[in-house]
Amino acid sequence: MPTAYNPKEFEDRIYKEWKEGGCFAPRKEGKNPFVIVIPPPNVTGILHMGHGLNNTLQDFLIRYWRMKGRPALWIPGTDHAGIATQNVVERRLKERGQNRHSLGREKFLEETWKVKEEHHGIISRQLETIGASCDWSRERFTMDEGCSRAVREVFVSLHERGLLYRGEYLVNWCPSCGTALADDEVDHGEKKGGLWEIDYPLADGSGVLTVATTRPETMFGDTAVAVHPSDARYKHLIGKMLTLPIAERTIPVIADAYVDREFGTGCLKVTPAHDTNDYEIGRRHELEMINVLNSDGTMNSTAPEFIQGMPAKQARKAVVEKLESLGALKSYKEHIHQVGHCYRCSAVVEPFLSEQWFVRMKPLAEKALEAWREGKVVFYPRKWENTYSHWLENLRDWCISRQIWWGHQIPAWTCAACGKLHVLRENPECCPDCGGELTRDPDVLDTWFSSWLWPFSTLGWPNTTPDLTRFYPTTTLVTGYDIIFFWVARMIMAGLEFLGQVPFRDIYITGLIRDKLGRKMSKSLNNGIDPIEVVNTYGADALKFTLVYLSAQGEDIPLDMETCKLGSKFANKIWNAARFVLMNCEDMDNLLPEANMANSGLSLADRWIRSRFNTAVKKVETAMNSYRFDDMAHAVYEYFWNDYCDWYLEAAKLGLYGKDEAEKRRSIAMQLCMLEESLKLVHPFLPFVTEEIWSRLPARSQQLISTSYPEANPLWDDAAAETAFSGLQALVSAIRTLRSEFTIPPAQQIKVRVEITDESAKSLEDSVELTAMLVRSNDLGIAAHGESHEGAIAAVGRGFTAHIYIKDAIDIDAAIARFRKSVEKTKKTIEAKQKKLANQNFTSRAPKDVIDREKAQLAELEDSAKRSMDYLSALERR
RNA sequence: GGGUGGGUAGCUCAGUUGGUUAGAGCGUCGGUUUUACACGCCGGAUGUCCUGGGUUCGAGUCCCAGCCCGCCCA
Repeated sequence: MPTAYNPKEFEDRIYKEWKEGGCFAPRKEGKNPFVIVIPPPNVTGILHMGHGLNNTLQDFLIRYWRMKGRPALWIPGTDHAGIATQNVVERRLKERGQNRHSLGREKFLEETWKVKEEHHGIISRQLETIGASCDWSRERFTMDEGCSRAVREVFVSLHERGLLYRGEYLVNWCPSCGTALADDEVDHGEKKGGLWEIDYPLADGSGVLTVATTRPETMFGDTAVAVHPSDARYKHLIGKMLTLPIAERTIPVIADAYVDREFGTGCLKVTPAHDTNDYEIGRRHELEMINVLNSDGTMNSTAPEFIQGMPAKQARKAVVEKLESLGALKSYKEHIHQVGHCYRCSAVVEPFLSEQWFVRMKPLAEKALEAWREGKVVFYPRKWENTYSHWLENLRDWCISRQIWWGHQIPAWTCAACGKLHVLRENPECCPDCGGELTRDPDVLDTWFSSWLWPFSTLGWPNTTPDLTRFYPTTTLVTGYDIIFFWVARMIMAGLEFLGQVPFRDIYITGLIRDKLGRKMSKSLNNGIDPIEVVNTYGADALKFTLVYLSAQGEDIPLDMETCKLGSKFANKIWNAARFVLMNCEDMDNLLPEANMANSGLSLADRWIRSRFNTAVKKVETAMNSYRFDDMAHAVYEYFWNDYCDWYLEAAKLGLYGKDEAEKRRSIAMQLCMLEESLKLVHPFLPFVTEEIWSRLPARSQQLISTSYPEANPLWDDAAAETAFSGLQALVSAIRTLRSEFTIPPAQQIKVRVEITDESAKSLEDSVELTAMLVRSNDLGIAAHGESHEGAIAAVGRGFTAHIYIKDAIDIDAAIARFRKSVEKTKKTIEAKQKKLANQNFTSRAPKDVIDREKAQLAELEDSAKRSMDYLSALERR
């Protein structure tokens, strides 16, 4: 076995072996499958740390349950990411001096499919690099044939159920992408802008009304000015007419309680076609809606000639100048306000009046809320349920049409002859009613309209496939909180609506990966770390273990390259522990660890490590029930490093280097047995290194990935061994501390006499040899009663005093000082406990076990304090 | 404005129904190349558990108020 742990030497090879060996497919037999569908990454994207995290957690879950014997299925796949992908292709075309219109729809789509194919390989390979054990034979794409059929079926059937409609509404419009966006695809951010006050003269010449606006250029779409109904300043003007400057059109003064009297002048110009709030006011007052913008964000022909064709921002400047020259501009000041930005391209989003398709959300949302209230879906951590329910209680209809080409084209046709609209499952030749010529709606559907079907479209729906029957509903969803609205809630709606069942029960919401300064990782800050780079530097196991170890529920994870050393160090530790055990096995023939798992002939350390192993298994089991990933990782880390390596393997050296050949063989077999069990325990956390070691174990035919996960074995629980061994640990530590504090060279052998001062420490008598080895003593024994310890320094512990014969070698004054300090500390604790126990309120009200514990602790402390003080005074007398 | 999370060691964070002498990793300091591992081993030091009240025999943990930081939604 190579001396150094080098993940590069085996990770790729092992992944290939697993994949080609069919290890990732769910076993054919068995009930209660464990199923995850991957949150499909953007097919043109690359893997970032967020993917690294959620796929690591999914992989961990899948590997764990697979070993636990459940048929485990993890379905991979990618998302066509409509706007994002189209942007990528259009950027490429631009470099070649082309655009999508010059190419035409068909050619453009051909081009896009090519880009999709190219990129697809990248992200899949990256998932393999980080060791994702998903079933590639079931890989899906949101625009593949099956998913497309699901989309079509859902669209048509929503239409049939009256849950779909088309109409002209104010939507979020991204002028740069040239398409409508859903409400939740708009990011709001603060932006510096201006606040202009403009005089609108009363039509009867009796004065002016000053309005305040952040968008003067939209004034040509004004169809009213609103004031608060009880605003004394303006009450008398309600119902009067105003003349819109420049445009010279008249508009009414209306009263609406939406107006904030404190803001600006208290007069709000109402532009229903360009502001969501104004839109609502317009609807209440049946105002005309005048659109002054083109779809590319420039001023249209409704606007005065001098600004026609200008982008809004430029037009704003021109309008302000014009108003100023007319003397209508009263004031200007800087103003910070909230502006919507496109979540894909960051362009400023315009509220824009256009014809779009919408899904009626209320009925769907009610079902999704009810399912949650009935506990059919559970979020981990629970706090996200507020986000979920709050959104569902307040959501508006979902705008699903997008004015782009890459995506599922809307299956709706209009007849040129009879004008009828047809929404159809199969593409028609001509109008089913009159045989007239049909024109298909050119728009495509929102990408999320295919994503929300993902948990069942990937299983074959709308067909009733064996996979659908066996694996729906899925078990657990692992995703980030940023898409609870976009995706999670909508999947629940779709699952309930079309299959009558929630798509998954458990929803684990991961934290966000941040940099060490707590900032989100982003391209613009260039503070991201690449998961693939982590794999290249430290290995996939290091990445995986580090992420699981740091995944405290509901918390973000600060991460940098350095942090990932944590996992790498652990992998290295496992590697070397295994190397040690396997080196010991080298000269042994026919070592069959199972045969040595009987309960006879075990050493204290053997009994102890088995009990500790059980503890670790139980901790993992318990933590798994509530998705406490960090607890699980901590449990195996502590077990393997602190218990198995630091104590068990060290203790095992006693038998190993002894003269008794049978005992030596027995010890090695036991080490091997515990190594095997430990590898199984650790495998879901560090799959590669454990599999590699496993392959080097004697007489192993099966791969580790296909073995059974350890269960706590009741025969291995051993409270007596745990007590005895922790006594030994205390003794060893006490002696080591003293050695270290008085800088006795490690190589120097010391003489030790252990005085047993309490029955509870009697078991120390049985481990004299082991203790001697662990503290480097060539002369360690149990002190006879009443024996004097001239020339020794004492280490006082629970039930024992260890006398270490190093007095000649040390500074007595330093020893005295050290003892005083520790006695003082003990005394303080004793006082606190005495006070507590003297308090009648405490003794009469606290539960008995608490009082008993306090009493026992006090007795122990008093005992050790007394011994320390006796010893101290002896030391001072010299 | 509404909602929501957090403030514990130098740093990043655990701390599950109130009951230990408050923990881990990293860092730091001292020792150490002992036949698995210097990515190691052994040992040490370090805390106003944000502040102020309250409940309680007992508060890092529960309640109230405040300060600071963050996120989501409008």
